[in-house]
Amino acid sequence: MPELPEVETMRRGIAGIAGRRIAGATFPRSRVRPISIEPGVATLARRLTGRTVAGVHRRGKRIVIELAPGAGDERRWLAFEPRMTGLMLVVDPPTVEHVRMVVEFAGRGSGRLTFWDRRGLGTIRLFDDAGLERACGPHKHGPDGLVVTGEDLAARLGDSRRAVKVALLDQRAVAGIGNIYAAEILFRAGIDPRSRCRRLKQPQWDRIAEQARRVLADAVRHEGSSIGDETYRTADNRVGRFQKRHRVYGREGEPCTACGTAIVRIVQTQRATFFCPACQRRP
DNA sequence: CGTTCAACCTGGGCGC
DNA sequence: TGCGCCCAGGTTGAAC
Repeated sequence: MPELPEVETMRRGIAGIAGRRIAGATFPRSRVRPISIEPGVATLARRLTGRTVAGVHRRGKRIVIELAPGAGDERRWLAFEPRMTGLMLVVDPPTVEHVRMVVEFAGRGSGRLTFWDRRGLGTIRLFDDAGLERACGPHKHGPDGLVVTGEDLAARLGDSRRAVKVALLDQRAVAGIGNIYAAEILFRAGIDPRSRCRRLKQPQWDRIAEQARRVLADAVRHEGSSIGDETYRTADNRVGRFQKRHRVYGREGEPCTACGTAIVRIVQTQRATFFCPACQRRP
């Protein structure tokens, strides 16, 4: 579920762990499902214990916790990738089931951080500097969606034969956009999701980038999109509000808020795409 | 190379 | 009620 706005909201919600020392880590339901944890749980717990959190970052759709250098040991990065159903929580999780990892903090007002993941597709990995770059450096991630420019998009996608909606999901082109926001961005840019990238000109890339920055920032301001039960929640387990502002996503058959035409749902590379056939045009 | 597709999972909703 | 099927915010690697 979580795309850039949801992950950024989670990041802000757990940012208070900066400066805390890790007392220990447990993995209550990690082995039930093939959630990817690297290195193994025993090694990970050992390497985390005693470390201090130096910062809480986001790379695309990942939360990356920076761990200060230990005694004779280098800086490390603990990366959580929520994929479809992962949540980072500072309060009690929705169920005790599906709790993949709990990080306990030492000292007064200690608290804990819980990674809860119903479907178990998420990943938890500990990196050194080089490992982090390999996993989510510039080779894997394009510019962040909050700051992407039309020049960035044209340079990365201008020659592609792919449909523009499919291309916006490519994290190497732009980091952080997923299925909801790709649809919402293209609606606001007035561009048909089926348009081939190579047919788009600079003004269109500029419009897409401008709406990407705006929509994603708006969604962060509204703490992301929560659709249905046991889905995305903030770190203190509240629902987001941006779903109320969706113009096309999940609105098949409902009237376009701009022109009244029924919103259409199609499938592109196995994933649903929603758009207004009247407001969104091919170049 | 670009692109598609199945796979990884749980669980809600729907038709029969 | 129960069963089978479809669907879901993501990513990966194998197969065209």
